[in-house]
Amino acid sequence: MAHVSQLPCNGDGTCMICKKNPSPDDTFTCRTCATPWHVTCLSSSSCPQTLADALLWDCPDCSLADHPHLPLPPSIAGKIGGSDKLVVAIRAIESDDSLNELEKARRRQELVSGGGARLSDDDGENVKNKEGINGDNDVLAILDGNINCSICMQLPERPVTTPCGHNFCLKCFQKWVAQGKRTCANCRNQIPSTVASQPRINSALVIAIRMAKMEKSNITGGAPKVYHFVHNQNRPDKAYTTERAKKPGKANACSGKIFVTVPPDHFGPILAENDPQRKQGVLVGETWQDRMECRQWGAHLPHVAGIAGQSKYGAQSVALSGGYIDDEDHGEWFLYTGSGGRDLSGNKRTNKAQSFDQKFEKLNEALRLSCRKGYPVRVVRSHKEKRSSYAPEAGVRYDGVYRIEKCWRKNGIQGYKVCRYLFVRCDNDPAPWTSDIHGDQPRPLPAIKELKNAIDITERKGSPSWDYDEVEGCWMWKNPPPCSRKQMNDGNIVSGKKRRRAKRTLSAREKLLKEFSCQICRDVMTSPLTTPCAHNFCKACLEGAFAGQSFTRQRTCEGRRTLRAQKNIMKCPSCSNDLAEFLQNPQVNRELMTVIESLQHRNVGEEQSDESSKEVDSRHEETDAAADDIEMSSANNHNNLKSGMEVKPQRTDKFKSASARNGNSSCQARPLLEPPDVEQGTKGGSVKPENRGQQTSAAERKLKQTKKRKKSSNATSNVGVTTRSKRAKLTTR
DNA sequence: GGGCCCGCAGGG
DNA sequence: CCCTGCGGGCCC
Repeated sequence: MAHVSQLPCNGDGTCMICKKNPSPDDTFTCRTCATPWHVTCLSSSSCPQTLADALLWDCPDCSLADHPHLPLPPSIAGKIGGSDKLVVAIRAIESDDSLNELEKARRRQELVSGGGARLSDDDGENVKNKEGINGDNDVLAILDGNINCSICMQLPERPVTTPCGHNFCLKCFQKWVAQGKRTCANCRNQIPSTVASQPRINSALVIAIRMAKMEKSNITGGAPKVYHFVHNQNRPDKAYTTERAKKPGKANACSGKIFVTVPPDHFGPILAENDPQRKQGVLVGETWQDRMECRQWGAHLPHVAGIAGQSKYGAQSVALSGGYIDDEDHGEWFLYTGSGGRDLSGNKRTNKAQSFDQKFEKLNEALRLSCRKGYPVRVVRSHKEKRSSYAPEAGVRYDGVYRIEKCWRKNGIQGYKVCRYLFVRCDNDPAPWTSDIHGDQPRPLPAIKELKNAIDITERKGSPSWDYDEVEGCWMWKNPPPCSRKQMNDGNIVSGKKRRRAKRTLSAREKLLKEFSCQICRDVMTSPLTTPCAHNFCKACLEGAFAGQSFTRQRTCEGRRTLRAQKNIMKCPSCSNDLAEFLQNPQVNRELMTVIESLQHRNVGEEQSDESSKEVDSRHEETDAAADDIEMSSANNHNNLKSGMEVKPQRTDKFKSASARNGNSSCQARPLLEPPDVEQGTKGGSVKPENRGQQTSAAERKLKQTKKRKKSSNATSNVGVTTRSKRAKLTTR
């Protein structure tokens, strides 16, 4: 496949081999791609021998088996080797007009994923089967000759494919277009303006190149994590709540079941252990039909908002959906715009026009906190982002974790101040657009011009929580991730109003785990040690962590705990306090041990009363009363564990404190046995006890709302601007 | 394709 | 309880 010696004339008519400008008489024009080829530079085998041949001549690029973008007839496809089949199959998918982009993505995924992957509907052979690959005819060799960038002639990096079927590196293509050229460098066909201005990465080609590289470097171990499509299994049992929603499908649908077991405020990648269905976690490149589906897999939970986060806790994920024109996407890094600054009156959810300044508050502050802490932020890109080459063709795609290296405010395009964030990728898996088979390495920050005129610049001080470990060769938590402030229920995320219910249904074992788990092994502590910095561990775990006095336990990128070399420093795995002195003679926290043992001996099957299963966070003080408290707790006493341990058992860091505050404020003072359906509207004593068991119907709530609206509209009658909330209420009339 | 409208989740 | 939100389908 020595195609390097077979080159056509370029867009200027210059032969790319001899660099001369041949006259038309000295060229053959391909009947398929219309590219002119210099006769004297064509190999003799490629030259048409007769005049008739010349009229029906196909250039080397378009010769049947070689052309990267023409689907081969099945008869021919079936005759070539295994790796060829991959290329052929991908071509066939790409050129199948009957498939939409999402369907193509699914087919490509099936193609490249192991275990039951199918070549096509009528060919069951798994193309990953290496036995089918002819050694001296491997994929890379084939790809090398076929899909090179038409400009630099190398394997394309971030490949872009023109409608005429020629490939370019994204950068080469952009340079070409920037020179004002609007014809294909290979065949001179017109490049549509949409492609010229908004080229998209050809993800099928990315897969092919990456697989070829893996084949070549003999990397084994199953299918590469290149592109995953979520099968639509386990659709929510009860997805829709309104008649209007049932008709069209998704508008106004309530979101469906969450399939992963991470809490909603989980930071970082979603791991296999939190994916009970597929046991693989959320893979980079995974694509969903829309935000609702993306939500179901936990990558980005809000189904409208672009930022998931809490101002005092941090931001977990963002969506790039083209909602803000200031956004600037460079793939491995991008500039993100904060939320707000828009008038949402009139019952709007979004508004393209900005009408006031953004500030670092709410979700914008959450992002800033993630910046300061160096938390990993999951990033999803949506096809709705039209200006980015890195956006998926269809649906919503998970692109891995990024860190926010800096944030600032600047004057936005629309004339008002916007919050800005520099995101830089730091994932252990390669990005969906790169043919690289490895994840990110730490990279220097890009120079950002707009920083010159920026205000309120925040840069991270101190070490980031998520960072690259040279020893492990991967990104990992260097500081423990913040403890979740939210609850899970049966593996599903429990949100907002359902939270209180979940608290009541925690099993005794779960409570034990929640309150008395070792921060190393995550199981209920045995022989608990409480460090001077008030963190709790199993004695064995902590001592094991410093075996040889030169290691500390850290999380690996997969979330498992492992040992990390630490030059004779013995730091608390939770807060990095020096534990050298403490570890010389560590004493088991006997009080804590008594409590744990007592709780373990309780009948775990016994149905907990609401009060006894109330969050135990509120306990604070002494140890002596612990045993009594357990009894009291069993007797449904409200003050269970209230005067608990001398040292708060584990998770006593600020996140837990926040959690305690949260829990207390939202839950502690609520009446017992309040039916879950009677939510906010029945605050205090407004609902008589005998009515508590009944559901507040939607109609009733609306009536209430209407009454309230009447009140407020009386107070603010004839106000010109109808606010969204007012409008919303008006519509309930 | 753009405007309109809405349920819903979640922050505070 | 109120406000916010880079959705998504329908109608025109």
